[in-house]
Amino acid sequence: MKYQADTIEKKWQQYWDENNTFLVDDKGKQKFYGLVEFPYPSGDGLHTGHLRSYTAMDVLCRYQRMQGFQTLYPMGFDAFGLPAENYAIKTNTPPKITTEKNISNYIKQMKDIGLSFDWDRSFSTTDPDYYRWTQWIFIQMHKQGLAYKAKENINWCTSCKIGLANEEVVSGACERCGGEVVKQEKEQWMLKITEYADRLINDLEQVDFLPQIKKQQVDWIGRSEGAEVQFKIKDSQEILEVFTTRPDTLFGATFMVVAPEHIAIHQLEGKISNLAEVKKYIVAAKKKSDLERADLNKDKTGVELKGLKAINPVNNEEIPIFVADYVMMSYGTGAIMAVPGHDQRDYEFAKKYNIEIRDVVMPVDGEVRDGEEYRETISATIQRKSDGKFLLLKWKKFNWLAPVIGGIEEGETPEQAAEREVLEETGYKAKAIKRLGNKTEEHFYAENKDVWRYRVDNPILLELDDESAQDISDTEKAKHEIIWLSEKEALQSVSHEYNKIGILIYLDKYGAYGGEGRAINSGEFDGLLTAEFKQKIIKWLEKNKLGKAAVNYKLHDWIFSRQRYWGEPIPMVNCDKCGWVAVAEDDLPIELPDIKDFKPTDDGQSPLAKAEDWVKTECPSCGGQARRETDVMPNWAGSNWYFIRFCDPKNNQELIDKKKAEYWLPVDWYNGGMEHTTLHLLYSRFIFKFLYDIGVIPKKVGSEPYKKRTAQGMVLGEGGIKMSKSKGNVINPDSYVSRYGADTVRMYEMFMGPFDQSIAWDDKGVAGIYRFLNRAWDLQDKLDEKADNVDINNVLHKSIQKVGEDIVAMRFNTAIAQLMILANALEKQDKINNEVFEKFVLILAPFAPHMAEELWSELGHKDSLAHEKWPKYDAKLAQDELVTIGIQVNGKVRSEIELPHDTEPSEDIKKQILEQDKIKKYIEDKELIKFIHIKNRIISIVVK
RNA sequence: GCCGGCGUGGUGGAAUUGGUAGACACGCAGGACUUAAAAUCCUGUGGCCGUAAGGCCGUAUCGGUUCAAGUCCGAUCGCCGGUACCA
Repeated sequence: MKYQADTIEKKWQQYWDENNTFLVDDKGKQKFYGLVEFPYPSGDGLHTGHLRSYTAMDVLCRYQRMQGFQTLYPMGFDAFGLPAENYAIKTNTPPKITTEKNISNYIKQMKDIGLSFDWDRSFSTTDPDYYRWTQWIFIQMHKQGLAYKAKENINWCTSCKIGLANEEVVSGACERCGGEVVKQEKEQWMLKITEYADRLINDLEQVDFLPQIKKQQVDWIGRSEGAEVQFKIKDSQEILEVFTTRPDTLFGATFMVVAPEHIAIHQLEGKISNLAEVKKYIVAAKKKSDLERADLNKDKTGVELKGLKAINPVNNEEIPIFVADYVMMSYGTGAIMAVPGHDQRDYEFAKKYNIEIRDVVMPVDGEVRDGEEYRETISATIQRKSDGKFLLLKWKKFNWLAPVIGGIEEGETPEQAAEREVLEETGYKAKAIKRLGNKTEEHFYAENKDVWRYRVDNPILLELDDESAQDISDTEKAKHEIIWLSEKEALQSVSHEYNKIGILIYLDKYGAYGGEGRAINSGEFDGLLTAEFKQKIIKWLEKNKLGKAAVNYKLHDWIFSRQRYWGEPIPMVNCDKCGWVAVAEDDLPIELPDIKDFKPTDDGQSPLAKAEDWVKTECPSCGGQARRETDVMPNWAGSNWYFIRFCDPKNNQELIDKKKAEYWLPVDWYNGGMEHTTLHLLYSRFIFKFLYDIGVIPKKVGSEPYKKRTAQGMVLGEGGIKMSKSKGNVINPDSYVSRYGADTVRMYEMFMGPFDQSIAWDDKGVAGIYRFLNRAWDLQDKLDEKADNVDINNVLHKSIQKVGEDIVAMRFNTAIAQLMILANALEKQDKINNEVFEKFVLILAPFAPHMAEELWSELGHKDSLAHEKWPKYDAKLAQDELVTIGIQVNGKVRSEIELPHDTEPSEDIKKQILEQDKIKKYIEDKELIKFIHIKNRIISIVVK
């Protein structure tokens, strides 16, 4: 019988629906909660990327069910958002209608592909029964002081009259209309995520996320430790406070810089003598978008605030103050102490504006240790004029390449020492020109002298008197040879970074030294190493009330207001008497009113502002006249806690029942796109921790929502190009499902390549999987109760093992390869025993569930196989009895030998191998040096 | 610029984590079936030399460590992703 994908698949999808095959309760002993990101139901329908993620988790969940786990695999819709709203503005179709239509299409598509969701738990974030609790969470945050209103700068499109997200601003213009975008202050609701910053970093230890995902979380939070330091303004009461991670470089602060938005400029206006110039600069800077300002390639610009001086608190020096847009108001205090000697940005700025660059940290390489031999040295940088090459010594015995380095003898200046050493070691007469930077310190093992050395080096620039060398002593000749290398060669091949410093300074490529080291030019602190210095200076600052230890985060509080319609109304009311008051919890949900005009107002308020009847309300506190908040919540609001609600989706008493929370949470495995591993993950972890703190999430569950997080690679269009409508290369999964069936599409998406890598769609590959499934189907023609398939025991048991192991490691491609190997082996059998075939069907089931169900029922079973036990494998049978291992002679494979598995090395085997003709040929007349036999792996013979 | 990841046949990719490189699949070539084509089945398939046995080369490039390197180390080149002056 030919395989009829369409009818068979429809039949089983209907069966699963009617028999509630995948509905779960919280009764089983062991649970597994598998989660994928619920989609925004767009008009385009599901795409191949959704399918890759959903199918992978479906395979996992189907496998877990067969392991006996009570397996929850839920699905819902994140349906608030811009596309439906923009569509509404264009066509006047209420977003509710568009959304409902799209959702039903999504559900149909998901059912068509055979995903084993518990549909009884499904909801949309736009359901009032759901967003009632989203609003409830907001009120709880407000109660705890974690939701507050503040003025914030937003991107304002002057033509659309609408606030834009950073992503919607393209080189200073509105992405949609090309209109001018300016910064505008607006009152916004904010959530205090910064209060959770440290926990959001530290608790990552408890979870199993991919390392790059953890790193993204940590980087986004951007914690840095340092100090806040106060700089007085000369002849003024004003103070400029800065944040620095390098308080140990305070002595090198030779100027200050403030951001263009810094209020100090305003406050000190009267004292600025070039105010017109300064204001002009500020206006120009404000016009630039953040992206432009962040463009690293551009030159640093700035203007000095003439007439103002700041006082460096450590040495009371007067230093100039600049305004420059390389300092951001949004980080730290919006003002910096500039240390051009040890910060690359400050260095570039100082070079451009001729400000003093003062080194206060001597580079230290290696670690101080006991018993080191101290020596002060010179290192010589010499460039030949004729071809621009650098003079270097290649040490014969030690495989070093370094400039001429030598000790300074008594009574000698470093310059004299340099001239002498160059002459002695190379025969060239050279004149010392200048020192290249300050001294450097190195701690290293001097191989040539067999001692640990503590060296303080003076890089010195010399010039050759003429380019011909005199003869040098034989002892010097024996030690090293002189070579001349181009700049590139030299920087590439000189051993140790610190030996390159002289050349780099000479070429002006060294810049600012930002590393660790020893304090110099730092008054009483001279000689301290960086770490120690930081400790001491912070205490000194605290004692003198000039500063204190401080921690800064890149992470900001979360702006939670959007001037839109299609989002959760923020449940707050503004009363003239009482100010902002939260809506009574019993009044939730505050439903989004039906409106007719979805455009924002002229002054940039949410379209809701026009719904006067809805806006006017009573103050929950005093009962007086009040007005509702007309801004709505951002898209993130509904998606950051949805996985909690899946555990108890219909509860109208509380957000979640404690017992259900304890049973299902945390999520065991969360898979999704890499694009959501930063913000969505961070926000939902934050909300979960908050709910944990207020007792909604039981203590037993812990404060991390997801035990494990993985991410799939993108599905690219054919030829490896990103799919996009404009390129017309979007793959529509529906057409493949109708052509080949869901099982083929599912399996192809799992087979196409490693799950975490981006991979291009290939039509031919789809056809290949289709062929495989048809061959698997045809195997049932060979069924015979009496068949004896002992000769495939090995591959059968190996397959049961490997497929299971590969599924839980998300190595779906190799799991499928193994299924193919097994199918190929079965095909070669004359007859196939029913029990053997059952095992094949069971391990095929997670990937191709429809076909597997049909084969299963053909085998005489009445029930679905969804809850059948995963077959057991016999570890002994899964092991090959005989192992063929290669025999190498001097690293080349010359022969092989078949040995029983786990054969230990023995004299017998050795003898046997040395007698092999193929081997004899290579070892005759030679001395046997080594004979290596690694059990089950290799035999390696070395002869001379 | 910085931070990650990757580079293997004509193609997608395997490789027990240092142990016979190229599993599995696609494509291609030859053959069978067919009046023919499609579908299906069988055989072959990294390159070079050779009728063959066999040999040499081969995992981006160069170098190193090792009995043994796709795998480890160093440098270079290339691609992909993330990030953006974070003080």
